[in-house]
Amino acid sequence: MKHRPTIRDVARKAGLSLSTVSLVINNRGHVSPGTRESVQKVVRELSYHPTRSARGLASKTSGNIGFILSEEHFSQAEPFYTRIFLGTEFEAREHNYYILLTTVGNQFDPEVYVPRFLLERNVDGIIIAGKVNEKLISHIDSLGLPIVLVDFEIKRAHHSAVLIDNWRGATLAVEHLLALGHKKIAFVGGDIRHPSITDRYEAYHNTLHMAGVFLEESYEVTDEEETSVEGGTSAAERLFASGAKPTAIFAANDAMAIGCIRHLKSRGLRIPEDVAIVGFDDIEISSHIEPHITTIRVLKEEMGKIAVQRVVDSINAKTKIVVTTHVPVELIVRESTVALAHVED
Amino acid sequence: MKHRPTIRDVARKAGLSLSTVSLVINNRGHVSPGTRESVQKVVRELSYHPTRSARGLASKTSGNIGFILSEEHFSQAEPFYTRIFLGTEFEAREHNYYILLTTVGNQFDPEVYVPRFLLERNVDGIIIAGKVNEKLISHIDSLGLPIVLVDFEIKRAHHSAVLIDNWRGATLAVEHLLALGHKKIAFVGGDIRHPSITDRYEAYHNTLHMAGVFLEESYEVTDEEETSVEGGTSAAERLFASGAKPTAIFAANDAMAIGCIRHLKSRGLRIPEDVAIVGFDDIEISSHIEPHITTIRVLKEEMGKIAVQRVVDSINAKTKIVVTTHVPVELIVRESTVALAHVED
DNA sequence: GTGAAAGCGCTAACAT
DNA sequence: ATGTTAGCGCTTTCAC
Repeated sequence: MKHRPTIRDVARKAGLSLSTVSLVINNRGHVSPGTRESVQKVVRELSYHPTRSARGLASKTSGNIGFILSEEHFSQAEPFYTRIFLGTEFEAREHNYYILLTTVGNQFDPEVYVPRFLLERNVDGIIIAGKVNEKLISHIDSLGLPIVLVDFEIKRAHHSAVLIDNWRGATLAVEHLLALGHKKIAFVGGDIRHPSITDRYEAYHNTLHMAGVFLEESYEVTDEEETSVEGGTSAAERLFASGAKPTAIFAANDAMAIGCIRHLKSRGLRIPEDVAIVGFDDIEISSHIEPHITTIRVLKEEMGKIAVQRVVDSINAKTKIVVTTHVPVELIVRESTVALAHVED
Repeated sequence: MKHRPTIRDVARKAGLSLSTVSLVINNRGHVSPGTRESVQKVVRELSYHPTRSARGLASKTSGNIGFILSEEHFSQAEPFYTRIFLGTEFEAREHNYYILLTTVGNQFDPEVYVPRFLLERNVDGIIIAGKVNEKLISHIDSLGLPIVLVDFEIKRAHHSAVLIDNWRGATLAVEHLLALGHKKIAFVGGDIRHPSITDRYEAYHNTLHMAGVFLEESYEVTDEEETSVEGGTSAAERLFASGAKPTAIFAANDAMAIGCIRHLKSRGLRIPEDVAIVGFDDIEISSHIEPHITTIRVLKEEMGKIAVQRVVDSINAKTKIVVTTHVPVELIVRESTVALAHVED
């Protein structure tokens, strides 16, 4: 293991100064083509590569992007945010960044705990996926780091965000059910403070009203703790216990849809004949479960990619512009929905 | 955004030298308890935190662990290796490391492409998941970096490895089928050069022989290109085309098992009544698909965790010890296997 | 047990 | 367009 060449070695061998070599390597400044060439030649000959730490120390950049996820989302290894994360990994490489992942609890107190990469000045920008404590966001903001939110937004503060077109997705879902003749369409949701869930719920409501359908409150379950499979099971149970007789259910996400299916099956109800179900997210399992779930496809990897592009843009930009991107959604019709057999109004 | 305190500020305020402060921070050397205390007090008061780049430059460490995955595994976002990766992320945080992910193609030529974190001296150790080009491994080895292989091993070279107990897993699977009365147990696999697949195949073979069951070659499909769902479909097709009449199939992994199920269904065969199926890996979908698949559970997150522990041990160790860990497996009986109805020998 | 001094390898003004 | 000069903030001998 002999000594790795340093920029010094390159400069010496090329008969130039350190700064000129640095300029060439970083593709900056006005260097004459000839000089550039000869530096590149020496770089190749010595197979020189700059050391990240040294660059970092001198330039106060790390070459890393921090990815922050709530503990719950991570420990559940939830397929939704995992996909977004993998999307960022993919795109980061294109921009010569690495992603540093960390999780945070619901509480945030800078006195108690701050993500290590923030303390160590080890990231140049931050991507936050899903709902996190707003104090954390403003803390990062005060550090002067570019922030991009994914599947989350804050009304008051202005931050770049990559969002799902939840309104359109939910509208598509409900219109699909309406078109199949359903009227008694229940909504099943939870974690209603999450902007995505709120939007889905409101669009559901709005679409029904626009179609002249007005249902009792018992057709809406919005207060589940978690938008998980268990939450879905529990919500479906309460739905029927409340006396509602839906012919279709729009679930806030696929996990809850799966929970609903589980409960309905246990009740002896057939899907979609007795109750049709539409989910949201199009997580992988949805196309494997029985019946395959009709859902709204969300381009999760794509969201991660866009987030990286935004944060890289912000890092390179001098002025901080806020960009909000709504990623399109698509209705995927599978087996869990079918036309209403007989109108039973 | 005022100036962040440096180690200099701490030293000054504590009335000590830089080196003493450094020793305290790194919990090294013989520092008197009193001195230690007072440094820690000042550190707290200034809320000082060392900068990663500066440490890196001075100490030639990065605080990162590289995770290398083959492109195929990553782009398929294969749930198996993704889980292992998430396991490493989890454990890395415990040890104050970050994981840097990269993918590599099947070919490796150091002249053409070397993972960037290697060139930039941006990792202190490497975890390699799944099969990769051996030249890459020896290249990393020549860099003097600790290596831990996960779900892969090289007979010749000695490297620490975290392996699945494939032999035991496959034995459990086949014994389960034998116990249910099956004798015509087919094997469906691919990518047979992968040590894990080889082991599973050999254990299958061995278990049958030990039980006095000898089948024609047509009961074995080992030459599929990929151990994917598609590979499974294709393998099942060829299995039946070859004239084999299995009452049970042991698939090299769950993905292939799913492919088999798909093909058998399309043939009008019922599972498990007509053909029983056992998979391997216990990926998430396996418990959602119809029928829920009987499989061998592999602790994927656990494998990632152990890999991080090993690599961290290696980083801290002066002498390089090679440790091979076989992670235990477990038979998970679900719906895809059932006792053979009538013996049809 | 503590301090002084010398870098680690690079970038970034500022000159020229 | 290229060179000179300072560091960036930390660790690490080596004295004392």
